[in-house]
Amino acid sequence: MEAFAHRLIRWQRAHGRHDLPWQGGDAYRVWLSEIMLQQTQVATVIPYFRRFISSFPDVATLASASVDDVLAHWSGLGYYARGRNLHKAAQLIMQQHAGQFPQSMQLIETLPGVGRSTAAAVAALAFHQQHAILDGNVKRVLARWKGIAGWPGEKQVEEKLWQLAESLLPEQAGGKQHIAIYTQALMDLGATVCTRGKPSCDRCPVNADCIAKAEQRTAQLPTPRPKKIIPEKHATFLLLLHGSDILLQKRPEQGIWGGLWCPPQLDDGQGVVEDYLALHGWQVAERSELPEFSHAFTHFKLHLTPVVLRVQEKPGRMEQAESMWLDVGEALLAGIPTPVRKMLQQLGGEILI
DNA sequence: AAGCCGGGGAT
DNA sequence: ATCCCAGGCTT
Repeated sequence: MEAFAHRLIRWQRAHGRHDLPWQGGDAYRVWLSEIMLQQTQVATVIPYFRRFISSFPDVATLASASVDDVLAHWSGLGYYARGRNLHKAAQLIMQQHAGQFPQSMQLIETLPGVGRSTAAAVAALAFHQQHAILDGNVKRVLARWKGIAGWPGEKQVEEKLWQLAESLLPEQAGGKQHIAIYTQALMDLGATVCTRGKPSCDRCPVNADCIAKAEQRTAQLPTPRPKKIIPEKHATFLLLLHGSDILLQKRPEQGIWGGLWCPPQLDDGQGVVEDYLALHGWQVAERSELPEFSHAFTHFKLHLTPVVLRVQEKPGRMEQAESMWLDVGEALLAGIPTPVRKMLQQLGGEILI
Protein backbone atom coordinates (compact mmCIF):
# COMPACT_ATOMS: atom_id res chain seq x y z
CA MET A 1 0.00 0.00 0.00
CA GLU A 2 1.19 3.46 -0.88
CA ALA A 3 2.44 5.52 2.08
CA PHE A 4 -0.12 7.54 4.09
CA ALA A 5 1.70 10.80 3.35
CA HIS A 6 1.96 10.13 -0.37
CA ARG A 7 -1.77 9.47 -0.64
CA LEU A 8 -2.56 12.70 1.19
CA ILE A 9 -0.20 14.72 -0.97
CA ARG A 10 -1.76 13.45 -4.19
CA TRP A 11 -5.24 14.09 -2.79
CA GLN A 12 -4.27 17.62 -1.76
CA ARG A 13 -3.08 18.54 -5.27
CA ALA A 14 -6.41 17.48 -6.77
CA HIS A 15 -8.96 18.18 -4.04
CA GLY A 16 -7.37 20.37 -1.37
CA ARG A 17 -7.92 24.09 -0.76
CA HIS A 18 -5.61 26.34 -2.73
CA ASP A 19 -7.12 29.81 -2.48
CA LEU A 20 -7.03 30.68 1.21
CA PRO A 21 -5.75 34.24 1.64
CA TRP A 22 -2.68 33.23 3.65
CA GLN A 23 -1.55 30.48 1.28
CA GLY A 24 1.65 31.29 -0.56
CA GLY A 25 2.34 34.08 1.91
CA ASP A 26 5.48 34.80 3.89
CA ALA A 27 6.17 33.54 7.41
CA TYR A 28 4.43 36.58 8.90
CA ARG A 29 1.16 35.79 7.15
CA VAL A 30 1.39 32.09 7.94
CA TRP A 31 2.04 32.91 11.60
CA LEU A 32 -0.83 35.43 11.75
CA SER A 33 -3.23 32.95 10.15
CA GLU A 34 -2.21 30.17 12.53
CA ILE A 35 -2.80 32.39 15.56
CA MET A 36 -6.19 33.55 14.28
CA LEU A 37 -7.15 29.96 13.46
CA GLN A 38 -6.54 28.71 16.99
CA GLN A 39 -9.95 27.41 18.09
CA THR A 40 -11.52 29.45 15.30
CA GLN A 41 -12.93 28.23 12.00
CA VAL A 42 -11.58 29.29 8.62
CA ALA A 43 -14.76 31.06 7.50
CA THR A 44 -14.70 33.24 10.61
CA VAL A 45 -11.03 34.11 10.27
CA ILE A 46 -10.90 35.19 6.61
CA PRO A 47 -12.40 38.71 6.93
CA TYR A 48 -10.37 39.39 10.09
CA PHE A 49 -7.20 38.24 8.34
CA ARG A 50 -7.79 40.54 5.37
CA ARG A 51 -8.45 43.60 7.54
CA PHE A 52 -5.46 42.82 9.73
CA ILE A 53 -3.03 42.42 6.81
CA SER A 54 -4.39 45.57 5.22
CA SER A 55 -3.57 47.57 8.37
CA PHE A 56 -0.47 45.65 9.49
CA PRO A 57 1.18 44.28 6.33
CA ASP A 58 4.41 43.20 8.02
CA VAL A 59 6.03 42.53 11.40
CA ALA A 60 7.53 46.01 11.64
CA THR A 61 4.16 47.71 11.14
CA LEU A 62 2.53 45.46 13.69
CA ALA A 63 5.30 46.02 16.23
CA SER A 64 5.05 49.79 15.97
CA ALA A 65 1.26 49.83 16.28
CA SER A 66 -0.46 50.35 19.63
CA VAL A 67 -1.92 47.33 21.39
CA ASP A 68 -5.24 49.21 21.40
CA ASP A 69 -5.18 49.34 17.62
CA VAL A 70 -4.32 45.65 17.42
CA LEU A 71 -7.17 44.72 19.77
CA ALA A 72 -9.56 46.89 17.76
CA HIS A 73 -8.74 44.66 14.78
CA TRP A 74 -9.26 41.59 17.00
CA SER A 75 -12.63 42.82 18.28
CA GLY A 76 -15.21 40.05 17.88
CA LEU A 77 -12.69 37.26 17.24
CA GLY A 78 -12.40 36.22 20.89
CA TYR A 79 -9.50 34.82 22.93
CA TYR A 80 -8.00 38.29 23.10
CA ALA A 81 -4.77 37.09 24.68
CA ARG A 82 -3.97 35.98 21.14
CA GLY A 83 -4.00 39.58 19.97
CA ARG A 84 -1.95 40.84 22.90
CA ASN A 85 0.58 38.02 22.47
CA LEU A 86 0.78 38.64 18.74
CA HIS A 87 1.68 42.26 19.35
CA LYS A 88 4.26 41.34 21.98
CA ALA A 89 5.77 38.73 19.69
CA ALA A 90 6.09 41.25 16.85
CA GLN A 91 8.02 43.61 19.13
CA LEU A 92 10.18 40.71 20.29
CA ILE A 93 10.98 39.82 16.67
CA MET A 94 12.03 43.41 15.99
CA GLN A 95 14.22 43.64 19.09
CA GLN A 96 15.70 40.17 19.37
CA HIS A 97 15.68 38.98 15.76
CA ALA A 98 16.45 42.25 13.99
CA GLY A 99 13.04 42.20 12.35
CA GLN A 100 13.60 38.87 10.63
CA PHE A 101 11.08 36.13 11.41
CA PRO A 102 12.79 33.31 13.38
CA GLN A 103 13.40 30.37 11.07
CA SER A 104 13.59 27.32 13.30
CA MET A 105 10.74 25.63 15.12
CA GLN A 106 12.66 25.91 18.37
CA LEU A 107 12.91 29.70 18.06
CA ILE A 108 9.38 30.12 16.73
CA GLU A 109 8.02 28.28 19.76
CA THR A 110 9.58 30.83 22.11
CA LEU A 111 7.21 33.51 20.76
CA PRO A 112 4.33 34.27 23.14
CA GLY A 113 1.12 32.59 22.00
CA VAL A 114 2.96 29.97 19.95
CA GLY A 115 2.92 26.39 21.19
CA ARG A 116 4.20 23.15 19.72
CA SER A 117 1.59 22.71 16.99
CA THR A 118 1.55 26.34 15.84
CA ALA A 119 5.35 26.47 15.74
CA ALA A 120 5.43 23.27 13.71
CA ALA A 121 2.81 24.60 11.31
CA VAL A 122 4.77 27.79 10.63
CA ALA A 123 8.05 25.88 10.25
CA ALA A 124 6.47 23.39 7.85
CA LEU A 125 4.28 25.74 5.81
CA ALA A 126 6.60 28.75 5.58
CA PHE A 127 10.06 27.16 5.80
CA HIS A 128 9.42 23.62 4.52
CA GLN A 129 10.87 22.04 7.62
CA GLN A 130 10.08 18.50 8.70
CA HIS A 131 7.77 18.95 11.70
CA ALA A 132 4.45 17.37 12.67
CA ILE A 133 1.38 19.40 13.61
CA LEU A 134 -1.46 18.22 15.85
CA ASP A 135 -4.49 20.47 15.73
CA GLY A 136 -8.16 19.58 16.02
CA ASN A 137 -8.38 18.39 12.42
CA VAL A 138 -5.30 16.19 12.66
CA LYS A 139 -6.40 14.70 15.96
CA ARG A 140 -9.69 13.65 14.37
CA VAL A 141 -8.10 12.24 11.20
CA LEU A 142 -5.43 10.28 13.04
CA ALA A 143 -7.69 9.05 15.86
CA ARG A 144 -10.04 7.59 13.25
CA TRP A 145 -7.45 6.25 10.85
CA LYS A 146 -5.50 4.48 13.58
CA GLY A 147 -8.51 3.70 15.77
CA ILE A 148 -7.18 5.56 18.81
CA ALA A 149 -9.79 5.77 21.56
CA GLY A 150 -9.83 8.19 24.52
CA TRP A 151 -10.37 11.94 24.70
CA PRO A 152 -7.40 13.71 23.02
CA GLY A 153 -7.39 16.19 25.90
CA GLU A 154 -5.93 13.43 28.07
CA LYS A 155 -2.17 13.57 28.23
CA GLN A 156 -1.67 9.93 27.35
CA VAL A 157 -3.96 10.03 24.32
CA GLU A 158 -2.43 13.25 23.06
CA GLU A 159 1.08 11.79 23.37
CA LYS A 160 0.04 8.77 21.34
CA LEU A 161 -1.34 11.06 18.65
CA TRP A 162 1.86 13.13 18.58
CA GLN A 163 3.94 10.00 18.11
CA LEU A 164 1.70 8.84 15.29
CA ALA A 165 1.82 12.26 13.65
CA GLU A 166 5.62 12.21 13.75
CA SER A 167 5.77 8.71 12.32
CA LEU A 168 3.59 9.59 9.31
CA LEU A 169 5.64 12.54 8.00
CA PRO A 170 6.55 12.22 4.30
CA GLU A 171 9.99 10.94 3.34
CA GLN A 172 12.43 13.62 2.31
CA ALA A 173 13.24 12.19 -1.12
CA GLY A 174 15.72 13.88 -3.42
CA GLY A 175 15.49 17.19 -1.64
CA LYS A 176 11.85 17.60 -2.63
CA GLN A 177 9.78 19.79 -0.34
CA HIS A 178 6.57 17.90 0.32
CA ILE A 179 6.08 18.85 3.93
CA ALA A 180 4.10 22.03 3.25
CA ILE A 181 1.58 20.39 0.96
CA TYR A 182 1.34 17.39 3.27
CA THR A 183 0.63 19.61 6.28
CA GLN A 184 -2.01 21.49 4.32
CA ALA A 185 -3.47 18.15 3.19
CA LEU A 186 -3.99 16.96 6.76
CA MET A 187 -5.87 20.12 7.67
CA ASP A 188 -7.92 20.17 4.47
CA LEU A 189 -8.84 16.52 4.81
CA GLY A 190 -10.06 17.09 8.37
CA ALA A 191 -11.97 20.21 7.43
CA THR A 192 -13.66 18.99 4.25
CA VAL A 193 -13.78 15.15 4.26
CA CYS A 194 -13.06 13.69 7.69
CA THR A 195 -15.53 16.03 9.34
CA ARG A 196 -16.94 15.69 12.83
CA GLY A 197 -20.54 14.99 11.89
CA LYS A 198 -20.91 12.86 8.79
CA PRO A 199 -17.49 12.19 7.27
CA SER A 200 -17.36 11.61 3.49
CA CYS A 201 -15.34 8.42 3.66
CA ASP A 202 -16.01 7.75 -0.02
CA ARG A 203 -13.83 10.73 -0.91
CA CYS A 204 -11.04 9.93 1.54
CA PRO A 205 -7.60 9.01 0.15
CA VAL A 206 -6.81 6.80 3.17
CA ASN A 207 -10.14 5.00 3.55
CA ALA A 208 -8.62 1.68 2.45
CA ASP A 209 -6.82 1.17 5.76
CA CYS A 210 -8.86 3.39 8.09
CA ILE A 211 -9.66 1.53 11.32
CA ALA A 212 -12.68 3.66 12.22
CA LYS A 213 -14.23 3.12 8.80
CA ALA A 214 -13.56 -0.62 8.81
CA GLU A 215 -15.07 -0.99 12.27
CA GLN A 216 -17.82 1.59 11.69
CA ARG A 217 -16.60 3.71 14.58
CA THR A 218 -16.31 7.10 12.89
CA ALA A 219 -19.18 8.37 15.04
CA GLN A 220 -17.36 7.27 18.21
CA LEU A 221 -13.89 8.57 17.30
CA PRO A 222 -12.32 10.69 18.47
CA THR A 223 -13.78 10.21 21.95
CA PRO A 224 -15.70 13.40 22.85
CA ARG A 225 -14.74 15.66 25.71
CA PRO A 226 -16.41 14.77 29.03
CA LYS A 227 -19.47 16.92 29.71
CA LYS A 228 -19.29 19.70 32.25
CA ILE A 229 -21.98 21.77 33.92
CA ILE A 230 -21.54 25.43 33.01
CA PRO A 231 -22.33 27.93 35.81
CA GLU A 232 -24.48 30.98 35.07
CA LYS A 233 -23.73 34.50 36.27
CA HIS A 234 -25.56 37.81 36.16
CA ALA A 235 -24.15 41.28 35.64
CA THR A 236 -25.34 44.82 34.97
CA PHE A 237 -23.62 47.05 32.42
CA LEU A 238 -23.87 50.78 33.13
CA LEU A 239 -24.22 52.64 29.86
CA LEU A 240 -23.33 56.14 31.04
CA LEU A 241 -24.26 58.62 28.36
CA HIS A 242 -23.49 62.29 27.94
CA GLY A 243 -24.98 63.52 24.70
CA SER A 244 -23.91 60.90 22.18
CA ASP A 245 -20.80 59.98 24.21
CA ILE A 246 -20.48 56.83 26.29
CA LEU A 247 -18.07 56.00 29.09
CA LEU A 248 -15.76 53.01 28.51
CA GLN A 249 -13.16 51.53 30.84
CA LYS A 250 -10.12 49.46 29.98
CA ARG A 251 -10.31 46.00 31.50
CA PRO A 252 -7.31 44.53 33.31
CA GLU A 253 -5.07 42.28 31.23
CA GLN A 254 -5.87 39.20 33.28
CA GLY A 255 -9.39 37.88 33.24
CA ILE A 256 -12.18 37.97 30.72
CA TRP A 257 -11.88 40.44 27.83
CA GLY A 258 -8.42 41.49 29.02
CA GLY A 259 -7.29 44.84 27.62
CA LEU A 260 -10.63 45.53 25.94
CA TRP A 261 -12.92 48.53 26.46
CA CYS A 262 -16.24 47.99 28.24
CA PRO A 263 -18.84 50.05 30.09
CA PRO A 264 -18.61 49.83 33.90
CA GLN A 265 -19.84 46.42 35.03
CA LEU A 266 -21.63 45.51 38.25
CA ASP A 267 -21.39 41.79 38.94
CA ASP A 268 -23.94 39.86 40.91
CA GLY A 269 -23.55 40.78 44.58
CA GLN A 270 -21.54 43.94 43.98
CA GLY A 271 -24.34 46.22 45.10
CA VAL A 272 -27.04 48.16 43.29
CA VAL A 273 -26.83 50.80 40.61
CA GLU A 274 -27.92 53.58 42.98
CA ASP A 275 -25.01 52.91 45.33
CA TYR A 276 -22.55 52.82 42.46
CA LEU A 277 -23.80 56.17 41.15
CA ALA A 278 -23.77 57.73 44.62
CA LEU A 279 -20.25 56.47 45.23
CA HIS A 280 -19.04 58.32 42.15
CA GLY A 281 -21.24 61.36 42.73
CA TRP A 282 -22.94 61.12 39.39
CA GLN A 283 -26.21 62.94 38.80
CA VAL A 284 -28.43 60.86 36.57
CA ALA A 285 -31.08 62.80 34.67
CA GLU A 286 -32.68 59.82 32.98
CA ARG A 287 -32.63 56.09 33.43
CA SER A 288 -33.91 53.25 31.29
CA GLU A 289 -33.11 49.61 30.60
CA LEU A 290 -32.35 47.75 27.42
CA PRO A 291 -33.60 44.18 27.10
CA GLU A 292 -31.59 41.61 29.03
CA PHE A 293 -29.60 39.16 26.96
CA SER A 294 -27.13 36.38 27.53
CA HIS A 295 -23.63 35.62 26.34
CA ALA A 296 -22.08 32.16 26.48
CA PHE A 297 -18.40 31.57 27.23
CA THR A 298 -16.53 28.29 27.25
CA HIS A 299 -16.76 27.97 31.01
CA PHE A 300 -19.78 30.02 32.07
CA LYS A 301 -22.89 31.77 30.80
CA LEU A 302 -23.41 35.45 31.48
CA HIS A 303 -26.83 37.09 31.69
CA LEU A 304 -26.42 40.82 31.32
CA THR A 305 -28.74 43.74 31.85
CA PRO A 306 -27.80 47.02 30.14
CA VAL A 307 -28.92 50.09 32.08
CA VAL A 308 -28.89 53.39 30.20
CA LEU A 309 -27.96 56.33 32.43
CA ARG A 310 -27.91 59.89 31.12
CA VAL A 311 -25.62 62.07 33.22
CA GLN A 312 -25.64 65.89 33.53
CA GLU A 313 -21.88 66.30 33.50
CA LYS A 314 -18.92 64.11 32.69
CA PRO A 315 -17.20 63.31 35.97
CA GLY A 316 -13.74 64.83 36.18
CA ARG A 317 -12.01 61.94 37.88
CA MET A 318 -12.53 58.22 37.54
CA GLU A 319 -11.41 55.38 39.73
CA GLN A 320 -8.36 53.22 39.15
CA ALA A 321 -9.37 51.88 35.75
CA GLU A 322 -8.28 53.81 32.70
CA SER A 323 -11.39 55.29 31.11
CA MET A 324 -12.53 57.46 28.24
CA TRP A 325 -15.62 59.05 26.79
CA LEU A 326 -16.24 58.12 23.17
CA ASP A 327 -18.94 58.92 20.68
CA VAL A 328 -20.99 55.73 20.28
CA GLY A 329 -19.97 55.56 16.64
CA GLU A 330 -16.29 55.84 17.57
CA ALA A 331 -16.71 53.27 20.32
CA LEU A 332 -17.80 50.72 17.73
CA LEU A 333 -14.35 51.06 16.15
CA ALA A 334 -12.50 50.39 19.41
CA GLY A 335 -11.34 47.12 20.96
CA ILE A 336 -14.67 45.98 22.39
CA PRO A 337 -16.06 42.48 22.98
CA THR A 338 -19.09 41.21 21.10
CA PRO A 339 -21.76 41.81 23.80
CA VAL A 340 -20.62 45.43 24.12
CA ARG A 341 -20.89 45.78 20.35
CA LYS A 342 -24.44 44.48 20.54
CA MET A 343 -25.36 46.97 23.27
CA LEU A 344 -23.79 49.90 21.41
CA GLN A 345 -25.67 49.00 18.25
CA GLN A 346 -28.95 49.01 20.16
CA LEU A 347 -27.92 52.30 21.71
CA GLY A 348 -27.34 53.82 18.31
CA GLY A 349 -31.01 53.30 17.61
CA GLU A 350 -32.07 54.56 21.02
CA ILE A 351 -30.11 57.80 20.80
CA LEU A 352 -31.77 58.80 17.56
CA ILE A 353 -35.20 58.43 19.14
C1' DA B 1 -4.00 17.50 35.13
C1' DA B 2 -7.30 20.88 35.18
C1' DG B 3 -8.98 25.51 34.58
C1' DC B 4 -9.07 29.74 31.93
C1' DC B 5 -9.86 32.23 27.77
C1' DG B 6 -14.63 34.03 22.98
C1' DG B 7 -17.24 33.65 19.45
C1' DG B 8 -19.47 31.35 15.92
C1' DG B 9 -20.26 27.54 12.46
C1' DA B 10 -22.49 23.16 11.96
C1' DT B 11 -25.97 20.02 13.20
C1' DA C 1 -29.23 23.04 22.60
C1' DT C 2 -24.77 20.84 21.91
C1' DC C 3 -20.22 20.19 20.18
C1' DC C 4 -16.00 21.85 18.91
C1' DC C 5 -13.00 24.59 15.93
C1' DA C 6 -5.45 25.36 12.17
C1' DG C 7 -4.50 25.86 21.07
C1' DG C 8 -1.72 28.10 24.54
C1' DC C 9 -1.02 29.75 29.13
C1' DT C 10 -1.48 29.51 34.08
C1' DT C 11 -2.04 27.19 38.29
